[in-house]
Amino acid sequence: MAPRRTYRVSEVARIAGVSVRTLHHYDEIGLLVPGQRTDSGYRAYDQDDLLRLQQVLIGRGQGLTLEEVRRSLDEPSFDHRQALLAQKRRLQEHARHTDAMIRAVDAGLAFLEEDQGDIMDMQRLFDGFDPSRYEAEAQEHWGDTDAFRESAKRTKRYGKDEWRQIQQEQEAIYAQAAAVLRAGSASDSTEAMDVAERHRDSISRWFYPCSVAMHVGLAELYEADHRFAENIDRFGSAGLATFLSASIRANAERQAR
Amino acid sequence: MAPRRTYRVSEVARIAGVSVRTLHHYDEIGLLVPGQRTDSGYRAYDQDDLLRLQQVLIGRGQGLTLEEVRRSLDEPSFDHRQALLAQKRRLQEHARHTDAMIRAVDAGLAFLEEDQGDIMDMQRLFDGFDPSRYEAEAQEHWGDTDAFRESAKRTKRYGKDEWRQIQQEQEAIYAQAAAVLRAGSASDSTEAMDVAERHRDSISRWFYPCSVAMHVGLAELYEADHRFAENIDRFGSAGLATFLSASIRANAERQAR
DNA sequence: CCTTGACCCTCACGCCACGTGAGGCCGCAA
DNA sequence: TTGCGGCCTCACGTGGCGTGAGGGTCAAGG
Repeated sequence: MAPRRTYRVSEVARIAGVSVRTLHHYDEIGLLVPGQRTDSGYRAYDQDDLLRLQQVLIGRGQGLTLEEVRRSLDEPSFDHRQALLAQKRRLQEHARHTDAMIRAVDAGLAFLEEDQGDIMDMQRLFDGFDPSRYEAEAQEHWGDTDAFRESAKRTKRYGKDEWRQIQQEQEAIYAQAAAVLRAGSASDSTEAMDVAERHRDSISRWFYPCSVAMHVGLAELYEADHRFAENIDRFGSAGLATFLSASIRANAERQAR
Repeated sequence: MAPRRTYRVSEVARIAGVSVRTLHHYDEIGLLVPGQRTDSGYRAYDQDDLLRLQQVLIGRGQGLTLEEVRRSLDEPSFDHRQALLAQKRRLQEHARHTDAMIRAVDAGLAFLEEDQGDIMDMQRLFDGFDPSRYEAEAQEHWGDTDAFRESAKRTKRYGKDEWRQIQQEQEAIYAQAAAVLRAGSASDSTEAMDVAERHRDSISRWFYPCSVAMHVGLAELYEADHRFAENIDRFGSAGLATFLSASIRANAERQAR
């Protein structure tokens, strides 16, 4: 086998669109150490190094710290194929995120034209904007995360006002779900799924970034733990918790498509 | 007129998805100074402050420094509507950027499977990845930029190898254009526009992020300055420069749709 | 009226991911 | 052999905050 060609720092920098200093830095901290050095001490990157660099830039682009990126890549179980496939899914999620931002911008435009907005409109100004939602979603895929820690961190800082507001919001959602149920709609009707999505959004805003997968987990919890079920049923008839849980699963399937 | 309601730091922080410390920081550096203070010194943000905060986060999301964001927003000529509309266009551009990254990830997957790649494939690993391309594009829209300064900065660091490679790449593109012209295709044929796009991409990679608008500017330059025209015509028949320029404009219209 | 607890304030130091020289060696073309 | 561009290693600087420390504020409850 002929020895594969190598690349010098400046070449790698140009190809990947980063600075030479950045590559030096990655070398210093052991994140990307070139496979070889020439006799005179020049860094010589091979193709595997370039592939690793791509991974690093992907991770960095997801908002991970370099330390986190290093840990992910150095896990012996790390699978390049899996990582790239996950990245592809994340990029598709990213596209939806972009759509959300477009809606936020539209909200800004509407605000300017109507020259009037109440509190809920203010929230809409920033929907699809919260970076933490996105970052944590990245962590979820790169493993190594405990989403509930985020929740604990946030809720510790909530005051009475917030808790009251949270409760009102939850009750409003349960009431909406009860109305849908009373109207005789199925749990996989658009109305029911929209309620589920509103519920997920509420969780995300107040507690932790709630992916559809985690939402389904919550649904199971609601059904399994009777304390939850009873609390929810209070706002409608018995069976509301079951109905909501079914809606959540239907919504998850809708999102998956 | 009833006095509009105001928001406290923690409220703003939660609504916008940033930390309280961040808001303090923006206050400190004069980027976002709340409209009022209560008697006890509490920050009181009004709705205009929230709208400005949205602008700040948008700018930050585009990779501008806070100083640059401040300058843009404080220009007396700054138009919120225009900025939001520009942002919307940029988000659409962003979506295409995401597509490019997806292709880059595909290149990574291909690399893993074929277990073989030559130099050009290496480049493809990072296409759609270069953050500078995107940042500078943001600057272009937020005004206040000199894209050619970027070019000067880059080219100063090119060595002979690079210049030779650049020249080869340019010549290959001109040759391709000449072939299309000889084949009798129109300047707005798909083939011709693809050559134009390849030309734009080449400029972007070697010199400065070349938006379609700037590309059209280049086309005009090629036609106006006979030194350019003669240099290009060398690779085909007389009129190649004119043909390429027309293709560039056709390509720009295609991209606009 | 006083306490308690969740909020708010202002310093001020720390950290990460590099940017930016300074000072000096390598290699190849003139 | 002398440039000249590129490479190397320190080493300090910077932007955008995070994270306490030390201390006022305000509404609810005892």
